[in-house]
Amino acid sequence: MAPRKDGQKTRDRILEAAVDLFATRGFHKTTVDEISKMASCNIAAINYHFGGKEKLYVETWRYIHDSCQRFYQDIDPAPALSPENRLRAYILFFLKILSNEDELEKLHMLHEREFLTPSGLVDELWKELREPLRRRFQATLKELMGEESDGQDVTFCEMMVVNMCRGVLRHNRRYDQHFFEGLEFTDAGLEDLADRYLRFCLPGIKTFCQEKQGGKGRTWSTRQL
Amino acid sequence: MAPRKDGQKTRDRILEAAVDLFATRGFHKTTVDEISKMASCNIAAINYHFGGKEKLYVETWRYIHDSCQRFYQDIDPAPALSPENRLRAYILFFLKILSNEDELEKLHMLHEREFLTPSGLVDELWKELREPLRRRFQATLKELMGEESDGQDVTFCEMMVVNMCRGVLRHNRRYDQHFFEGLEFTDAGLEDLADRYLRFCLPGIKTFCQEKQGGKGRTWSTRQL
DNA sequence: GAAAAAATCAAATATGTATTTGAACTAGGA
DNA sequence: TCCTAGTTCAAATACATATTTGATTTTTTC
Repeated sequence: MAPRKDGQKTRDRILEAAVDLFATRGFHKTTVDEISKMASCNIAAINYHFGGKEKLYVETWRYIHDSCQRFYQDIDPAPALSPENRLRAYILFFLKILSNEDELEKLHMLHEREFLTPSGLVDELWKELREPLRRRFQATLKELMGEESDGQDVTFCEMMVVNMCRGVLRHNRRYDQHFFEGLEFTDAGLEDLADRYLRFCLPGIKTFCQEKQGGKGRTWSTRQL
Repeated sequence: MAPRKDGQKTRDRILEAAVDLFATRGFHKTTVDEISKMASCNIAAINYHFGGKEKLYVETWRYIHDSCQRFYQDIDPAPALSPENRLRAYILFFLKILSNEDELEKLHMLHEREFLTPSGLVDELWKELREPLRRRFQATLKELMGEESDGQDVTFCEMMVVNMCRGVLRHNRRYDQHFFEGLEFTDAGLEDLADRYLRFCLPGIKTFCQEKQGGKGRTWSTRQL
């Protein structure tokens, strides 16, 4: 006898609710009761389908991971673009991830929480999702910085750009409102914001460029008074 | 009759333990039982001295706030320094905050958690601690960018620098290890790291400088293919 | 050194929340 | 139609953990 179909539906409703609540409240602050209410089902259904809160959490990650995959695959700026413009495309993508698209934002909220309170259950999943994009992004940076550029420098710049963008998530979710209260993101729009980001980070990246500058490529000597 | 003196000691031991555990595990994942064990006292002592877990949390903030105040006041680069070097001094301070000094790191761990899961109980405290430093940092940026520079641009650059530095906390606490695995911080030391940071962000800041560039100060036109 | 106040403690209680149970219901297949 | 496995449900249970209690110990002051 084939399995009934209605089970899958509540299973999905539970996952949707779980993504939402785990992302906004965190694992510990979310109760299975809340999840069941939001999914309009009985508490027992959660244990029936997933076998417990922790297992639901892992499934939640797998679920959002799968539904976000296409976004990560789609971003691939035309190779014809200059590396500067490809960098811009990546920045725009990061900004969109962190402030726009609903699913993606939740994925990254979950990820921020994992950073702060690692469960250790989802490391592989995250790496798997992120690694291909990372490789492509690094390749663009390398092109920008010259083929002989140091791997450490590339990773350093990668980290700088990613961390710059991560701040947007904070701001967008109003956690930084009292801190950066003078700044408005919404009006300018993400395209303009990406320009600002590019404008800010591109010159810095260029200072690590090996082909244009001899020696250590240092433009400002900063240690002496 | 004067109050006994031993009470203050256990009170302090409890606060020390609470700072540690709240910072590393978060509010919900920390149990009062753990705190009492770490402070070598009875659970009841916590309620006796603080009146509950939540109130202890607020007191914890007040406690670490007070003990960190001197660090925030001490950082004030000599006005004789060039603005570039004062910027560097601030960056170095941020990096130290986020990776070195024990108390400061914990303060910022608590703060990161507040961003992600705001309790709303400590906003004022945080602002009070941070605001004077922020003002001085912004003044330095403004000097670097020219007196007529736009306030939004200054805040934008402030945000970029602060977010760049925040990443160090992540890396230092091994949350980003799998992500930025090629990068080594320890060997170079924080002084060298500050140089790298300065090298990365200074050129970007300069592009927002109003006195040297007319119009919108845009160096790269990035929108067209 | 005795009384009073303060602080500590082990155990009991209260509470919130995850999980299990067993009965009731529902969708497919004979 | 009736059977069966899959699914849902309300209620019961189990468990972790915050808080209270009342007795006990320690410190301070006279």
